[in-house]
Amino acid sequence: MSKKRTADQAFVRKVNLSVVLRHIHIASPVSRAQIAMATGLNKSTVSSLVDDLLKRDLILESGTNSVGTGRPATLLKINPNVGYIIGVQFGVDFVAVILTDFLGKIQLRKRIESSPTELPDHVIKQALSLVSEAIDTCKNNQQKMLGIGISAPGIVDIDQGVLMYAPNLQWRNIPLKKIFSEYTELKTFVDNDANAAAIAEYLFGTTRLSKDFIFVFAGVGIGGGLFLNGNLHRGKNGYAGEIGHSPIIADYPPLKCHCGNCGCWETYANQDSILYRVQTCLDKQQNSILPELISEKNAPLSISMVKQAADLNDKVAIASLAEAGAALGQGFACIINIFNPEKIILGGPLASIGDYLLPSSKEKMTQYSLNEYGSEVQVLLSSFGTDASLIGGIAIVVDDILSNPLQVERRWS
Amino acid sequence: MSKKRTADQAFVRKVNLSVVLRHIHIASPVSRAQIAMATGLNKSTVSSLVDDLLKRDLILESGTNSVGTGRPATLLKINPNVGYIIGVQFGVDFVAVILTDFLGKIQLRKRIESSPTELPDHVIKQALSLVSEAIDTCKNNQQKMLGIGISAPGIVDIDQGVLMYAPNLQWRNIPLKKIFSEYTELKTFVDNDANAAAIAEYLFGTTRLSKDFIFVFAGVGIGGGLFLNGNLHRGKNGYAGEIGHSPIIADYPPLKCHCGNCGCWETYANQDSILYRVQTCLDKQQNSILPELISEKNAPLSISMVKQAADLNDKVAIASLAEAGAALGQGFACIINIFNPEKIILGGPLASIGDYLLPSSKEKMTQYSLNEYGSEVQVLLSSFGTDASLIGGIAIVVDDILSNPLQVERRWS
DNA sequence: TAATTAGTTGGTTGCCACAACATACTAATT
DNA sequence: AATTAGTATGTTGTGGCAACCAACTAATTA
Repeated sequence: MSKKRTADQAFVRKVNLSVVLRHIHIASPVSRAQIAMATGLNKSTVSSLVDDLLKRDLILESGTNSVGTGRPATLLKINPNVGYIIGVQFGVDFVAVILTDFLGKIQLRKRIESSPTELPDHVIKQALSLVSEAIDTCKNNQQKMLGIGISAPGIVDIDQGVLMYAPNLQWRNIPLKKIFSEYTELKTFVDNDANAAAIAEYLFGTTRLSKDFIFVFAGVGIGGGLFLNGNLHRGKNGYAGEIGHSPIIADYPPLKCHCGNCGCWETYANQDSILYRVQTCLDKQQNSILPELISEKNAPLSISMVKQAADLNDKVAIASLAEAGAALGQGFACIINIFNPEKIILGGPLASIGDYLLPSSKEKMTQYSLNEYGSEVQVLLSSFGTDASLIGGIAIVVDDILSNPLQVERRWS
Repeated sequence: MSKKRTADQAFVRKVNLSVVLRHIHIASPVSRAQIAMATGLNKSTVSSLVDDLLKRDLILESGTNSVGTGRPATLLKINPNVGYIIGVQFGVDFVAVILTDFLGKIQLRKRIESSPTELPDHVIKQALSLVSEAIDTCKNNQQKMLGIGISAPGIVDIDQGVLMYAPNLQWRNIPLKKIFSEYTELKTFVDNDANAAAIAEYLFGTTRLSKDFIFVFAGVGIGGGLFLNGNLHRGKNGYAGEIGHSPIIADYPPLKCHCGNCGCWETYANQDSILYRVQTCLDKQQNSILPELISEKNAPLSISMVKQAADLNDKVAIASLAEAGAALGQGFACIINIFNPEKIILGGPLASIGDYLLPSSKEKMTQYSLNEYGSEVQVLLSSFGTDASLIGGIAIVVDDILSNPLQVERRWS
């Protein structure tokens, strides 16, 4: 899908429609005059573009706003009911579906637990059944459908919409776009889960509209969404962002990573590393509330338990989290040296304990990053926690519409 | 310098002029019909754009080409004499200037040795005197001047054209653009040396027009030019590309890097690491031709000497180079995991011994990179050797003209 | 052999649709 | 009356399209 590099008038219109729509999306409610001021477009041009967007039901006029003297402004908003969007996430041990309006407000959410050994056909069938439910809800609400966005834990050919390879599921060459678009007759997008989450952050999240940030998804492993210069960098084959397997200097001999190499960042900063650190302390009979919690819940040690202990000021938990945070910070420093990003966003399960991780992370980050700007990089927690990739599915569809307002297709499903 | 995000007709014209000019630059000689075919632009549009470029002397009609039946095509070429360009490189211990035509053909080259402790004022004065010579040559050849491109070993604010900080020179806040543009009255560009070299590779070099590659500049340190999606990624403050200080897992305890941290890639793969490896072997009295070479030349051990020995099949030299190559390859693997690039280009002093480094590099690279595409990444040697950054200065100016054919200013200097 | 005709490809011209823009206007408020 | 919001009208300039002219080769014919 080589995009054309040349420009024509249709392109100009598309760009400007997109600029105006995006501006309304972030600055809503906003008047035509304000849009003209903010974008530099001529007032009459803005009027024309706004008319176009109104005609397509993408935006609404909603009341007026009179500040001081002069004619009051007609305010413009995104029309949340231009249509509904379905987000699908294939996780390692679940599949989840949400239905939202155009502003991302959730109308329905469903989830089916699964297992990594389940065959793709079966899981996909489950996903399709959830999608059917979502479409029914959409019909009941008398809404139109805009599209469907799917995130999956692996390498995705986004042009073809094929999940090429999902290492944790051992799935290969699953033509998700074909399957879902034929089943629903909706415009369908597929992307990698970390990338989807990064787009969600960009459109709806903490980093809203930051043009340069690295989304660090930390859970079982550490992956990244590289958001550079306003665009996601996917690399030649879609593999870009495997930041978790760069080594950090920690201890000796360096721990072996499941990837086969040694000293990988994720080995020292993923969720298992935290559990391992805690367990080591407990094995040494260090004083902690955790054994009590474990027996109380009758469940194995988990991140949420560690968090709970830390909230109760448990020293073992706090120290272990600080250690993991330090390891995390070493990796952040590498990222900073390589990308000089504006922000780093921590997402995934570890985001839930970010408050305990980040102080030591920032310290190490400053220590290991080369230049004076290293310490200025904002490290923020993802707004969506574990839902980031699911909302990412929605975000992909929204982003496409914001980029190409002319191509919106709405379907009574 | 926030660029406007909106589009208008002038923008369309600019984009299409640029597309056509770039196509002629890479496909020269080429006919209007071929351009229309390649770009997807209409024949008449191409004619109009070509007329425009002809009027501005950027291109030339040069003869016809008749292949088979039909009217023969009028061939179009870049006009090398649209004007001359000056490239200036501030090195750690020298300053160099070249004068080239628009196609990069060198008309004059000058160099003054210096020292890192020299004050900026003095070195800049030397550079300006070389620039004067270049301008005189330009005048003697009755050519016009197009601009001047400066590369410097540090952080550059490219909008303001200020060298913010050059660690190896201890220079700070040098307003190079202001100084050179006021002295010459020419359009002046300033950029980091590794970035300049990357642009040179993109326009003139091995990677010609590859849209995703990482330029690895290996010498005293290891720096990088990140060429992503057809653009150089500079990061928020212009610091992006410090890939040399990501750690690799080598030995224990990890070597201390001059940056203060330990285990940095460049500590194991820069030119000093090679000399150190060789010296260690020599200290152990291992059989080698190198002591002979050293006494023969009455000079300290150098990379060129090691190369000479390797050429003579010296085992110490070859083994040391292979070891450094392996370390280099570990870093390449990281780059591949993070960026999934199309190519990696090795430039700088180490490129001269690339033939000895790359076999072991590629082996390690394959071993440490995560995915099946890792081994497919092309690792190539820079076309320009130590000149890359100097030619980079030229490339910056050429690239600007190719991007904005309408803004070409030509000066009789 | 020379002239003629058909076919092919390169490039230009004139017209059109439509983009943003500038200007002058109306509308609604203080 | 002043100020601000938004609209209507006309201008400029863009690329696309289709018809056209230009320059050649190939085949045919006298």
